[in-house]
Amino acid sequence: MSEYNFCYKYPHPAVTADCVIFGFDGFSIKVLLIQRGIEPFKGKWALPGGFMNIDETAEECAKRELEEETGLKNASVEQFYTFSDVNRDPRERVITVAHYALVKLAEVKGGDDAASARWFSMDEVPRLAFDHDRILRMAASRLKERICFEPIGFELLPEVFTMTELQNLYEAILEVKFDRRNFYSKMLKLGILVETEPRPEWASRRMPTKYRFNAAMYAELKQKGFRLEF
Amino acid sequence: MSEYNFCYKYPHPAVTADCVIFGFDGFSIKVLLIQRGIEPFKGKWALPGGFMNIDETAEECAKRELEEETGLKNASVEQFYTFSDVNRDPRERVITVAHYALVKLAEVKGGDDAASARWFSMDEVPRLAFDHDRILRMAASRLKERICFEPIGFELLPEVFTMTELQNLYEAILEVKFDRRNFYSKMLKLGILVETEPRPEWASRRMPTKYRFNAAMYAELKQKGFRLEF
DNA sequence: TAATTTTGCGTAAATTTAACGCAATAAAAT
DNA sequence: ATTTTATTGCGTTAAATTTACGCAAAATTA
Repeated sequence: MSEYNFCYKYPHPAVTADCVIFGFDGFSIKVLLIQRGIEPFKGKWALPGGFMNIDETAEECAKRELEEETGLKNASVEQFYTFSDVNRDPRERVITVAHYALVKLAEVKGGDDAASARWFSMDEVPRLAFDHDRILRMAASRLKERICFEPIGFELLPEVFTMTELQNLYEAILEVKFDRRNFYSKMLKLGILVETEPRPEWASRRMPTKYRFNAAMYAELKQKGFRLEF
Repeated sequence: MSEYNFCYKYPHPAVTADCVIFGFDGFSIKVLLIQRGIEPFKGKWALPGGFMNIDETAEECAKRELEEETGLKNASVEQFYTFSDVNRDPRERVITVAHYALVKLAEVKGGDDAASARWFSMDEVPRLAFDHDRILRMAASRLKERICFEPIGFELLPEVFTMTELQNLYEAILEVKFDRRNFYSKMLKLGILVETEPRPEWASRRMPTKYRFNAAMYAELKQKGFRLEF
């Protein structure tokens, strides 16, 4: 008896979910890739992801595969585009629902179909398997759009951070430079930042103020959106 | 011999493409629906759409189904979300790549699996088949977001139109009211409008200036985006 | 015939943005 | 040890933009 036991009247494509996971090390944007442990493209770097089970949503699939292949748990992934070109995959017709997430950098390890997993700076990413180069490019461009209309950073930065670190994050994503003093006042005016402790009188200029996010205000701005013109 | 001839090692979901087609009649936003001619949900209204062929992309499928079911050709559809809830469809596991498009109102007619097709005002839309209510809601919300960052109207308005018609369009989509005089100057400043003919000296106030879009400028703004703050 | 509506064209005040100055001092260079 | 450079906080000012209206001409409606 054949092992091909799932039969349909009409041909069905396979469906996968892939993940573009962004992180930030204080200076530049990183992306999490896995090295494929099986054919096709064995040995090549690729986005984490894999075939959808018949009883899970695309988002559930993305989270499951991400954890299986990299060890990263509870990322809050969001789908951004479905790639359905006919010859994306040499094995069979496969369409993929691509997701992205912003996470704090964490230790990752290969697992399941992934021989290994690690963070890459955006400018050191090698040629990827399948059409994953294209998927990554689109994710980066969506990230740029998003940063202008809702606050990010909460997901990417440590609990406590300086204004300079926040500015570095924005500059890394948007690939531009801002005037430090204007950035400073614009961010404070948004009201999503709170000083971690009152700055002492004697504090030196080289002990920068530390901030954390005001979660309530952050969520509200995320909800209703804003405009960062820069 | 069974008619179930397409067999796989693992279960595969079916994939469909659905279309949310928006139009504008000068006063309010319309959406194009079809009445289902076959089970399930026979007789219910639904979004145009259907199963993807194995050799076409989701976008091609959306366009094909749209033409088959409503007669509308060459709509420039764009995908906006993939719905993958497990029990969306009573027949089998179906995930759908939802698309939307802005078109000039045109005569439509039912065809193929659609008993009939017609335009509905957004506030007279009945309960739809499947999870199409949810899909429609998300499309409307995406349309609202989009209108603030890139010009629309070219797709929705007739060749030649008045400033008041353009304002009605924006007000209908965003569900707000603008000051006529500020809207007027803001739009002119964008540079995407050209007067169809020099306004004669003797023109009365009740013969409003007619505009058309400056295609080149329109495309450029579409490309690089802008911010309509309002 | 009088009141109302629509359209084009302004204008002034309030707000926001953009560009940059300056002092204190830590860190690095000489 | 001394000088130079870099970082941080806290401004200021001019330009640009947004917002809230005013007003008149003419068509429409009452």
